[in-house]
Amino acid sequence: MAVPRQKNGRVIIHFDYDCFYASVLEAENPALKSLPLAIQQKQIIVTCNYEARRRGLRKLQLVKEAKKICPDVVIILGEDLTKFRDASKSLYAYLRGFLWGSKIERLGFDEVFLDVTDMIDYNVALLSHHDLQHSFFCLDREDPTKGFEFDATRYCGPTYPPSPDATGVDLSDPLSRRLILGSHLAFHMRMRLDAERGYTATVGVSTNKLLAKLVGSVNKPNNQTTLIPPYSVDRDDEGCSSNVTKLMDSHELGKVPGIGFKTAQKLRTHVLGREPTFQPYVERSQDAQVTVRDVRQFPGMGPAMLTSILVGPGTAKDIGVRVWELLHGVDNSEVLEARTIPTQISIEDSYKGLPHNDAVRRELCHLAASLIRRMRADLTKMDETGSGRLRWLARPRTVRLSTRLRSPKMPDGSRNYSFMNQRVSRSGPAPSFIFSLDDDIDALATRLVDELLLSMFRRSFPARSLEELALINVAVTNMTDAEPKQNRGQDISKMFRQEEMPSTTPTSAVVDAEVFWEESDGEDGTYHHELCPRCGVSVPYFALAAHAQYHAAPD
DNA sequence: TCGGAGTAG
DNA sequence: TTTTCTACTCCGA
Repeated sequence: MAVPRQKNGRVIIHFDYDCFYASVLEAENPALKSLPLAIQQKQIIVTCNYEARRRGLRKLQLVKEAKKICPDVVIILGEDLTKFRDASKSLYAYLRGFLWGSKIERLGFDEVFLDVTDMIDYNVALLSHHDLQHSFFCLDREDPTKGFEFDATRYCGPTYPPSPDATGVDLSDPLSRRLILGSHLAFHMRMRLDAERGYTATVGVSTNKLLAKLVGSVNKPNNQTTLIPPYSVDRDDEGCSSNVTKLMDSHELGKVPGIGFKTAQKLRTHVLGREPTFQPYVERSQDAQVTVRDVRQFPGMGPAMLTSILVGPGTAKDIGVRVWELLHGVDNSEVLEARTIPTQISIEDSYKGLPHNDAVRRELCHLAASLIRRMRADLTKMDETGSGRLRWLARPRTVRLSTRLRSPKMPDGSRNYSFMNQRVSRSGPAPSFIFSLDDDIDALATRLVDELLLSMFRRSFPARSLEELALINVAVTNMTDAEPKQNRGQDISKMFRQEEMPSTTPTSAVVDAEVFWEESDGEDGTYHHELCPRCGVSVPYFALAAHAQYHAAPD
């Protein structure tokens, strides 16, 4: 029953740009702002602006239906992701400009995590305790005039749980003070992002990535939420005081970042004692709503039981401990520094079958050309010598091709879900000619198809009717430094991951009932425990509330 | 190194 | 109504 202690030493801000694709198009063409706007990929509306949502449109809706619901919707094709990728990088650079360090991480195109701990620490030290209401947040250590005024006696923006007034804020609590500053910094950045770049965002403020992300979505769009203390369970408290527990417990299992569909289904099955009727994308499918609380409080639940439920071929070794941590809102993962070079680049397209081999070859050429274009865009830069020529920053060692079959039709005409995600891939060494910067892209693509991709396709799609082909993906992976010079971004992030290991390695086997409360402060992966007076079990401090409720619950 | 599985937006 | 176009991590062989 052991989980690493929740560390509350950091302040993490999570940014989630509101309906990102739509905002990119609106920034490009402001006339779209007042219209219902939807972005289409194939037959699907992948996202839409809030005007469209007001009129009943949803994400991931069929284009047909969307037009029926809102006939005057403006639909823009969004299959080419270039402008979204560029906008995402530009906003990332903008937000990075606020930071003193470089602990800022992108998640997909529209989310960013920031570790602002050093800015907060600096400004907490600057606080004048005689006049907290007229405080100054310094944004630049070099220039003390750069910053903004704020009221350090209250949170900026909504909190979770909502606080009716500011009188309840404990200003002597260090965590409260840091989060108050965090909330003001988040607000300042949101306002500047809107004013200077025209993007609104939904923002969360807490002490780790998981919590910041989860709490942010409490108030959206164009707003922010701070998860306020208490974070840990007071030992003398009968138990219901942790706002972390309260936040986690209120969520359906699958809503927890890190718990995906497969994991959630296995847990639902265990908790319900039967196959769940849970269907994704069917809101409130009444009986199969299993919450974090349901799992956490299930008799005997702990890392060991989670491991036994979740293990299978290919599952991570520490899955039980990891999920147990997630259920308690514990997440010690670092905000990673930006990678300068992606670990892989892939291009794919989906099909409803292809008519003949020539069509396959044509599609492969098209994909290969896009891939080489992306390689040139993302893996090269201008030579500093002023020759005006491009040079490779990194070269992939491997080329991979994946295919997916159409899922078989069920008798009722629907498709079998469990079949869906199956991809088959073949990979091999990347031929060096793809790095030629002088040759025409289409010529290189054709050569790549004829010398490599077609044979890979045949091996990954053996003796199959082309009617069943649903998808082709072509990727390059295994990036190596092209120059003897070092590749900083990648190396540093690798070092980070290794340094993190010790804090995540303790497993249920390593940490047992011997570890008690007086032994350690939990800085090095050991945990506070209490002996339960009722049953004598050693309970980690953060689980005291849950444990008390376990005893209180009727059998 | 390869191929698969799971998670993320 | 699991559909789009990706990108990352982890595992076993």
